[in-house]
Amino acid sequence: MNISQAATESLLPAKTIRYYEEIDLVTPARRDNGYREFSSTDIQQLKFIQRSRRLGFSVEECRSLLMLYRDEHRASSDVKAIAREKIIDINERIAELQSLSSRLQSLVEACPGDTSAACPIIDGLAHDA
Amino acid sequence: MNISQAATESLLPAKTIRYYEEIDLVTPARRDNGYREFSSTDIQQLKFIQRSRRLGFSVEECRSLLMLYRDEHRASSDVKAIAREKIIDINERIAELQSLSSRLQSLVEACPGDTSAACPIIDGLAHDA
DNA sequence: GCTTGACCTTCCAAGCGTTGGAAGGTAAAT
DNA sequence: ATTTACCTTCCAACGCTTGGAAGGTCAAGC
Repeated sequence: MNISQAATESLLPAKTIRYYEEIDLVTPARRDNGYREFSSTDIQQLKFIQRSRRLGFSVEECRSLLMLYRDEHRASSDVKAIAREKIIDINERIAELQSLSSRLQSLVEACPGDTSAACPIIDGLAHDA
Repeated sequence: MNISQAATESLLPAKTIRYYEEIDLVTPARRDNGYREFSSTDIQQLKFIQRSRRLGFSVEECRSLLMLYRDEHRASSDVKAIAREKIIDINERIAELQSLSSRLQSLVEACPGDTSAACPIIDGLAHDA
């Protein structure tokens, strides 16, 4: 299977697949003409990566997950540990963003939003929020 | 004032200040010896940028805010519009992350987390989450 | 005056994860 | 034989720093 087909099936852009090969996440075979030849195993793994990325894992985390995916003797506790760390990361990020959102919201509510130059948002940014 | 002092006062790393100069966010004067000379206005603007960044605005958004900051004839409605857009961005991002977090949470809860290879997290990533 | 150390300068490169484009080879159909 | 649709590699940009190297400058102590 050529790269464009692999892209279609894995829901990843061809460019991204080439990049994943460059960083040794996947290693499709090559034909005599230099074209990449994707096996069904390659496709499975690309799909695995695509879904992991979509779930918020970094590419390096995907590499770890992929190694566990390939490892028939893995311990599910190892997978669980990675997922739990990621949940913590994500929840921290959510808390940060919620704080930002509410601070901005306060500023916006205080701003007249008219043609005058007086602006609590600018003031808030200028002198210690 | 030299760059390290400016860094201390603005809470920005010197490296970052040099970068902000490179992209024309700030334009400190130069001394005869080539050293940057930061005026109190420069410092004010650096602080402004630092706070805006910390509130989640991109560098380009900071550029817009800075232009409004400098503009005595600004309309507060322009500032408010930028802030409102940013709130929408942030809230969208929060919603995405919350969805990720809860999906991961479900997978983690289903995972035994023991020494066996059977793992619903891996399975979830392998066959359509 | 000379050394030391703390500062300053520029330039180059990495990090993340793509994405774009250019230049060129190959395959399949007309 | 030509078009067209694919494939290849390589180089560079995006946003935002951050690191380091190589080198100039300044102020203090001896």
